[in-house]
Amino acid sequence: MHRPRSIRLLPQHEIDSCASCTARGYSVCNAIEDKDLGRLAAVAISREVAKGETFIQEGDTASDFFNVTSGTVKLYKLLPDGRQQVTGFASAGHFLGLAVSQTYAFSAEAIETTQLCRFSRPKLRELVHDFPALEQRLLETACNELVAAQEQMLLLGRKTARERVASFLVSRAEAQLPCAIPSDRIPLPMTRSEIADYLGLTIETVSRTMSRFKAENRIAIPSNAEVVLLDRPWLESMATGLL
Amino acid sequence: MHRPRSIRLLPQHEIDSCASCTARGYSVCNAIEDKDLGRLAAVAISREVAKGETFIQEGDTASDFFNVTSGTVKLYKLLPDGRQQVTGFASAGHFLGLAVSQTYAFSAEAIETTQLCRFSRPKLRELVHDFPALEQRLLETACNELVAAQEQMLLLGRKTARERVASFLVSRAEAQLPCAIPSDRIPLPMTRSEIADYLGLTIETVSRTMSRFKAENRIAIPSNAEVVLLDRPWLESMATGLL
DNA sequence: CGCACACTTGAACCCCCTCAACCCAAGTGG
DNA sequence: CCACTTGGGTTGAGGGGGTTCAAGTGTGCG
Repeated sequence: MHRPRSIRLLPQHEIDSCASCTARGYSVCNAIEDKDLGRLAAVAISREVAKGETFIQEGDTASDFFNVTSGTVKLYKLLPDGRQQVTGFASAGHFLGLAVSQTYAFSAEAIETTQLCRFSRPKLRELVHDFPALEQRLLETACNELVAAQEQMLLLGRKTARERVASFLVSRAEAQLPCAIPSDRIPLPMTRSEIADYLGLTIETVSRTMSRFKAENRIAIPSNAEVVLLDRPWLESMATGLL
Repeated sequence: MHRPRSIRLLPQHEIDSCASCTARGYSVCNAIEDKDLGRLAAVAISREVAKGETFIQEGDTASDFFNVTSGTVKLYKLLPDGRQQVTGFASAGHFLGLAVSQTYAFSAEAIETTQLCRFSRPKLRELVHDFPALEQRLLETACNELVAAQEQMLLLGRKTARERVASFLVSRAEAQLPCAIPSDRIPLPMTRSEIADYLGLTIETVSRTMSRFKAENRIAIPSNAEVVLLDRPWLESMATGLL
């Protein structure tokens, strides 16, 4: 006996996943108008990845692009002996996989339960072809990432440990703008080790530096996963190397 | 008395600057077909900048984009106290100024006599609008720069001084592919100080490390502006952290 | 020639890393 | 309920890679 087609249960992404996506407002997808969202939803495949799962492996053939819709992802590169450099953290709205090359140039791992939207390269290429505004948004995204990368190079090449940690805290505070009321209480979903690998330091130095900021009453640490900025102006001065 | 119009001397860029441009082959301009080169030449303004001249200043309003047609420029960021991080060196074919923001996020200085092509932002926007292939090339360029930036973050955050210098030498050797026969004799138009600011080291460390490579017979240094790679495989292993 | 500038080399120091112990909260299972 | 484990974080002591400071060596150019 057949179930009538009209009430067949479709996977959620085939119904309205893009129209109801909470990340659409600040992701590249906002380049596509409401009336065309069906086209987008048709090629986007939603997927949940668990904390700790690596869903992009440096060197693998780059078959897909991803858009983070919730959760947080760390992007990183490895040296053969295991040294790790985190190149960035991506949260809701971030687009991953920008690359011309046939293989991924970095790895990506969810650091908490994360929702992703997956696009196959050929499908996205079609989409870009049909919606030039999308290509423009991708270019914008790439430019912004480039600017952030240059800022991070300055940090890694020329800043002291204290300046690095201060820069990190301030940038985290700025990063959580789009969603809520800008607050000085900022969540840190990543571990100290991941912060260290992002800042080119060791766990111990990150820990010591944060402890010292706390002793100096610049920050409070209500839990390991949260920091409160008590003296934002001072932290900003420290971050820019003025102290 | 009027000079007849037919033999009026036009600035060179109004005649055939783009068609005769030696850098066109490997720059974003190759996205534009020969028949449309007139459009390109009409908005491109050629300009020579002297060694030491800064033609892009971080923080200034971003009015123009540039294409390097010959020579070399260094791209860098500064901290208020003068600490400098060189984010890259751009030679013939490189496109500069990719950014969405209203202001430049970095400075650019010619490190030798350099020829540039200047495009005003509105003019380039027109061009991009009329030639979608150009936007695609710009996106490609941005992606490639992003990959390079991530590689540099790995270097700055996690590599030792020896690994950094070896990485630099190897990447310099790879960078000079498009023009000539790939050689192990590579030119270094930049000073030790600029290399140091690129690698997140001091002049002294760069100098010592190169001297040691020389003493170990991995390289030769015929002049301050040239290096010969004597043991490329070893340098590549060192660069990737295998030694 | 002699000055300027870039580079090299040496010696002492220091910031951050390494190594190691310890703390603490959240399981887990008897 | 408590002993034990496990994973992340903190703190301390000591060491080392790279910096700082300083002097010396080319080398091009007026």
